[in-house]
Amino acid sequence: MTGRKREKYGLILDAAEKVIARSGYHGAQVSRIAKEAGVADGTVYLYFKNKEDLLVSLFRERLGSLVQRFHDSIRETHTAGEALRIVCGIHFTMLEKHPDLAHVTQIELRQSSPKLRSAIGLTVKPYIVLIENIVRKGIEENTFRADLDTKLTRLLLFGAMDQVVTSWIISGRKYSLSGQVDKTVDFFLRGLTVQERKIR
Amino acid sequence: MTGRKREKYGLILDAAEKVIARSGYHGAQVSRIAKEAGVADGTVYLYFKNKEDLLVSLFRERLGSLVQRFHDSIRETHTAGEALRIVCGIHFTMLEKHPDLAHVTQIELRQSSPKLRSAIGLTVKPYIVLIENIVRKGIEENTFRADLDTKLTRLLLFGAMDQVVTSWIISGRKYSLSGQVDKTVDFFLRGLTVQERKIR
Amino acid sequence: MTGRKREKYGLILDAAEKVIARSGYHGAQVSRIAKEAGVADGTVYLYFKNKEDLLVSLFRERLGSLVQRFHDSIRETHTAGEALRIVCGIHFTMLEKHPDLAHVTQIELRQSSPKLRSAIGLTVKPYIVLIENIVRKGIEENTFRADLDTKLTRLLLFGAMDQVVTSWIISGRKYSLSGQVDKTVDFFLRGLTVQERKIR
Amino acid sequence: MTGRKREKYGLILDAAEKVIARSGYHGAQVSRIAKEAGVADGTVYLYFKNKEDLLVSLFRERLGSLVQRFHDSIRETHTAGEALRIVCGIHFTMLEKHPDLAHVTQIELRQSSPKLRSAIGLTVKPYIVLIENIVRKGIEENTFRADLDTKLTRLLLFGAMDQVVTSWIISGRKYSLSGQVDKTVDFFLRGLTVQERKIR
DNA sequence: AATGAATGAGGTTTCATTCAT
DNA sequence: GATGAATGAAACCTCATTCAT
Repeated sequence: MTGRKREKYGLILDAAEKVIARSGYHGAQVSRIAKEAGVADGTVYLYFKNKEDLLVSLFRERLGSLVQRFHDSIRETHTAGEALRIVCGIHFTMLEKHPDLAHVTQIELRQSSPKLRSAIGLTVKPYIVLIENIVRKGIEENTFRADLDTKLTRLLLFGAMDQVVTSWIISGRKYSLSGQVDKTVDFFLRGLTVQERKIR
Repeated sequence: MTGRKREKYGLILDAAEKVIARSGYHGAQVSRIAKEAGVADGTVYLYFKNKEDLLVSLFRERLGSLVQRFHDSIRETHTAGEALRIVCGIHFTMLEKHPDLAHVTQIELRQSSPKLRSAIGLTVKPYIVLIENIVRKGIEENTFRADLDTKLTRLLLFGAMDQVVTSWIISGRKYSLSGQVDKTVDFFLRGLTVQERKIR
Repeated sequence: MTGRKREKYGLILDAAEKVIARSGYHGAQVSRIAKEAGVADGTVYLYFKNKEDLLVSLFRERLGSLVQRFHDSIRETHTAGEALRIVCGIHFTMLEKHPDLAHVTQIELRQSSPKLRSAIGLTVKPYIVLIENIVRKGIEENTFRADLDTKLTRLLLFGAMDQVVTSWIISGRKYSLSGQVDKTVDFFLRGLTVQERKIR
Repeated sequence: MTGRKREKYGLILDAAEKVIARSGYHGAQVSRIAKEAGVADGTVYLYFKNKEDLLVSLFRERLGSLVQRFHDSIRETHTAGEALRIVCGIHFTMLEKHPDLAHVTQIELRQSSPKLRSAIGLTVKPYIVLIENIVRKGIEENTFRADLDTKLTRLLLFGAMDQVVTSWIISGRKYSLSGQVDKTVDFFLRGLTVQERKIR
């Protein structure tokens, strides 16, 4: 029974993602999602409290598992720099592999209601905290500058990566997103200016 | 007559900004904007083709002038690093001075329709190109790394700054935004890692 | 302008009464009322806050004016008994003359939501108070029994008349309602039992 | 089996009364009644044709037994006046003892569909006929006026009592309902005006 | 007999836009 | 140019009822 329930729950979420990717946030009517999922309109409301709940759930399911993968992957790593490379790698690679998801999260869901946006913010927060922790670890390791403002830095890192993904989507995905990882992390670590490590 | 026209045109744009700041994007009905401007609903359509055109115009007027200020300010400067500091300074300071505008651009207008979003993108584009030019200039000056991808870098810089402003708004503007300029530019120039200039 | 406004306001109310009388409370969709009134659905919401407001207004307009007529008519009369006869006469005659209104008020609106029912109660209240005042006057005049409970009595009188009208509607209006006035008032004044006035 | 059947039948009726009393007529969804009764939604439809049938049955069960009590109680009495006092006494006392039932019958069920209302009417009819019989008996006994219209009078009596109960419910049951019996019957028998029995 | 997941029709309300004055 | 009354399409959600198990 629960299997069946989960089955339909997933069907509806899949349908929602597909419909939003195809028709945009404003074209994502419940009736269209239901039809795509092959269920009646009312069935949607057996699994979700309302439309907003459906969209929040979609975001949580998809992004939540992504955030989880970050946590799992970091554990084994050693230096903060490597951790950052892994995070950015997962971030770009995952969204490159799932362009529908990427479109939905970067473009469509940003047009949503304040309530949904705030729910999205809560889902993304752990990811941002994860980034902050890496920065903090780098400072402790003495590989990152001690004068970094960790709270500010996490925003700079997240904002930069987020914008790269968004632009990639807007451009029509004409180039490789995962191909930007190294240059991006390089920027994070070394900045813009010509600098060389001190020769002891 | 044209003077008068312009007069009402401006009144309506002012009213739109005020209403959006007060009631959010979704609360910005044409009738409310008209009332705030002291004109009839139909009058709005004498100056703007439709609601979208009104919002695009609002964005162009406001953000366009901001972008112009960037151009004007940079001309005189010398090094790319200084230019970046000036750009980030204007970016943060202007939005700190006009919190209504900041709220509208960072939060409300992001909830808008695809068409409007794309129009916004076009308005912001020159700003992003400006950033790219600074990067390119830095490379030419030999102060920025020659291996920088200028197109990618402009996104990283813009995305980072944009996220800082958005978070500042969401936080309720509890801290100084302009106080983040130095740390932000520092991050752009030097990156995260402990590095020292080569001693020649 | 106001004339026009009032015009449409009245058109919608008339349409509502007609539709409710024809299709019942549950068949009274806004769209049907609008069509009957010859206006667009949205126009209804220019004159009424929502459907409930429309129905409350209908009740107030119709019953309110009826109640007003009671007040106007009573002023001139002398004895409480006569006043009672006038009230009952108006009550029955008016509803007999306007069978649609009678059907709507006695049958359809009683199936309405708690909120509407309570609004209806408030409209009818002055009528019930009017009846109480007549009873009180009768006591003061020494023509009504001094041991009457005025609050209870007003309910007994109103309830009795109300039930007569309702039954007349349910029966399909097969007999004269105004023909019941004398017998009804007689019952109010003399009760059921055989009694004779004291011979002084 | 029949025993069991009856068992669940009763459970569902009890649940319906409880739910209606608690949540009102419009809050009485089939699923809620089923849950309160501890059965599945579909089970309700094994015992009742549809929701309307359930509600009609509820009314018949509850009000029908009340009406039966009237019949049983009257048989032994002698004068019509006494019979009237007994009827009114049972009417008020029973509903005072069962406020949930009173609320359901006076308020909630009146908001119901035309079909249900008509079914309710049929259930109440024998009660009204009972009243008529008392009136007729009074006339035969020569204690009630011979010129009474029995059909009209039964409405006046029932309507008056019904309104008293309804007002008592609406007032929040702040006073004793059974305390109104004597004054009510007094009104029925003697009317409003000061009259004295003929002294022979 | 009992279950309960699934169905799907149906109605109120908003608001950008128009056009007669 | 200016008005603002009128338009009408469009979508979420509820809940009585069914039927496969």
